Amino acid sequence: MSLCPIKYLSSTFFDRPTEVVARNLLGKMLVRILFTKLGKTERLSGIIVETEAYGSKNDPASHAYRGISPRNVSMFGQVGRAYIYFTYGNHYCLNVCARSNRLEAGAVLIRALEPVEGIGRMEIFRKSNDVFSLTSGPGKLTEALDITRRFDGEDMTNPQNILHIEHGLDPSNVVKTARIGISRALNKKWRFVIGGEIEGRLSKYASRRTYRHFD
DNA sequence: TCGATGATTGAG
DNA sequence: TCAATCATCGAA
Repeated sequence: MSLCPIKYLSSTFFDRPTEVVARNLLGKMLVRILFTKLGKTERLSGIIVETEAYGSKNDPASHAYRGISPRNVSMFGQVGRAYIYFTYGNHYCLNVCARSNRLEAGAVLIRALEPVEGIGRMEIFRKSNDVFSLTSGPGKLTEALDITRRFDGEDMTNPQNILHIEHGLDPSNVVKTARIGISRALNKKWRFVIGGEIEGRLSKYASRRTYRHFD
């Protein structure tokens, strides 16, 4: 008889400074449970290879900078829960609420995954067979895993839930840079990416457009 | 109510 | 490099 390993992340994992959580989320597994027509379940999953931290009043680039609103309530709620928003009229972005108890809001944007389970299903959702473009961006991975705002507020620490995070392997090599796609607070190095096989490179599954952005 | 903006993406 | 596309938010 073997002991069942603890797969989920406890909420204390997310109860730390947002940038620390962002760094430590690398290597973890994002899991989406899909229910098929025949009543069966299917797992879509991937290793988190790229994240960004967003704060509140301390961070002009954050959605929470100007306080609470209907869109960003999840950034002010319980840590470990999903904050999902719609942007550019096309895409959903997935975050996990995370902050030390000194801040009033915070979240970690999940920017890219290395696909693991359910790749065939992701290819259908994405209408693409290129494994390197399936989940290599925040808007791509939500499309690949069929994640929309209907999961906003989901408790991602509960492994029973449709959307949750499980333990994985800790990366040996992590690159830290400024965040992508923002115009303010460019001084903060709050983007974290798993390094590639070649020294000085990023994971092949990191967001493409930003492949060369690092210091 | 109105206009500007955006934590993006795919095509050219 | 650029347009698509629309929810959100602050200003009027």
